[in-house]
This record gives sequence, structure tokens and C-alpha cells, in this order.
Amino acid sequence: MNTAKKSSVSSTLRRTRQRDAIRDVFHREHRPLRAEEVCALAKQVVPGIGLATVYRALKQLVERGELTEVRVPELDNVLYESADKGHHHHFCCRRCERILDFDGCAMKTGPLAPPGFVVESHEVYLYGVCADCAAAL
Amino acid sequence: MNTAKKSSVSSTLRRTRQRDAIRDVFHREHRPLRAEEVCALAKQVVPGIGLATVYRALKQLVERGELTEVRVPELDNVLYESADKGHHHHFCCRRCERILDFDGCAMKTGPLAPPGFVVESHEVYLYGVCADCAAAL
DNA sequence: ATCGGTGCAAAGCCTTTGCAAAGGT
DNA sequence: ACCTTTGCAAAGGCTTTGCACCGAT
Repeated sequence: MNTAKKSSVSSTLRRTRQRDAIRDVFHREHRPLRAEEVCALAKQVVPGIGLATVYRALKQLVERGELTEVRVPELDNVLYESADKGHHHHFCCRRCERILDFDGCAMKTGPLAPPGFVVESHEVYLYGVCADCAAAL
Repeated sequence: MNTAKKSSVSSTLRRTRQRDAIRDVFHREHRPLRAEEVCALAKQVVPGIGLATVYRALKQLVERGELTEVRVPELDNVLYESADKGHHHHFCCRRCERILDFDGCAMKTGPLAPPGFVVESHEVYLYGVCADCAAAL
């Protein structure tokens, strides 16, 4: 889909307050975040930061392999999280709307797709109520 | 998320050429389709049909339980398919960009989420090369 | 002094909505 | 007739892009 337009993944990528602030956000929050959330959190450090800058930074960091996009089917926005986590999947809490990682793979090892299909990767999404919300009921 | 606005799921839902054409599309194509695709296919029967009409019909049919939304993480658009299929998941071919159903559930039955989490439903997406594309290589 | 980065506003893309005309029942 | 449905165009929501100024190296 993305045919790597001008993504000169080699360019220098200068160090700026904005980008530092954005990286820090992910070091503090250990869960997938929406661009808007990243922007709000980054504003605590760099008040003037704009949404466009956040989007640009997120895209670069994804290209660099520092972040990963997380698209939860039931949600409308793309989320971002650190790419330095091992293989894991996502749990979507229908109460608090948060997305949480859960380690370990829930996939069987047996035949998954019909014969003739080549499976390169997979994603699993669980929906329900997270531990916090369940405890609060 | 959708707090059921005015969805009077009880109203009469008149029979129109447009809606018939849209239903027929799903009876012919047995795979998830984008609104644009549905519109193009429906135009073969009702040339003047507009995209807005398709979107409205799709939404109603989903509310009625005739169709289901399919949101593949790697794709940007929502897809729709008949709801009368059993539990299944989706395979996304990275060559032809088509989404194909595959029966059977690839999930383990063991512990999926951390303790305390209540799992209500799940979705699995496989990515790779479909049988047709693999054969053509 | 360069040339990438930033903020703002405008543009894009898909989807939804407003409205008057058309069409079912 | 009554009231839903349609088609068109305009509006929305999120993300990207154009541009002039700012700032890191």
C-alpha cells in the first residue's frame, strides 16, 4: 500500500525538543496511544507543539522502526507504540476504551489458512473488560 | 462507541431497486467489499445509484444484522460482508489486496489474556499471499 | 550558512448529513 | 397522500501537505 514515497530512511533526523518530547511520551506511557494523546502529553514539555509535527514525527519514527502502528478494528484511529516490545497482541477494553498489550501468542500452531495460502504474519485482537474495569464493577 | 443514535431498527425499510441491487452484490461476491466496490457493482443494475445511498444502505443492513463490518488493520477502509457466515476470520493477500474468509478458528483455547481480564470476543487476521497469487508466482 | 524541522492553515480522503425531488405502500 | 429513500453537494473528522520562518549542525 505505502510505496515508500520519499522515505529517505537514511537522512539525518536532527535532534529537536519536539521529537525528544514525543519519544519521552512513549517511554512513560507503555500502551498504544493516538496521535492526539501523544500531542497532548508532549505539550506538557513543549507547549507549542502542533499536531502536524506529531503526525510527521510519528510517521518518521515508524519508518525508522522505533514505533509501530496499532490499528484496532473496533477503533477508528491509528495508535502508536514502542516497537521494542516482543511479539504480542492487543486487548481492547470496551469500558475504558484503552488498548493493552498482552504477551504470549494466542494462536494455534496447526493449520491456520486453507492449503495454498502463504501466511506471513498475523494479528490477534481481544475485546472485553480489562482487569481494572472488571475490579471496579 | 456508537450509542445507537436514532437507529429505529424497527422502521419499515421499504423495498427499493437500490437496496435490492446492493443485497444482490453480496449474494454474488462472497468476500468482504468496500463501499466503493459495492457501489460500482450495484451500478451494473441501477446505473444512477449514488455512493451516499450505498453508505446509508450498508449502515442499515449492518444495524439489521444482515451485514457485518470487516476492518482489516492493514487496510484503510471498512469492508462489508454477509452476516450469515459462521465464526471465521480473515486473510489479507498482500499481492491482490483482496480479503478472503477462512473458516475455523485459529485461537488456542487456553489462557489468552492476563488474569482478571474478561474476554468477550476476538478477531484474527492473517497476512500473506493467497492461493491464487501464490500459484501465479 | 545550510537545510531539515516546525506551526499554521489549507487540502485530501473517506464517510456522513442536509435538503428537495422521487418513489413505495 | 404520507413518509421513506435517493442523489447531489456540502459538511465532518482525521491525517497529510504547502509554505514561510525557525533552529540544529
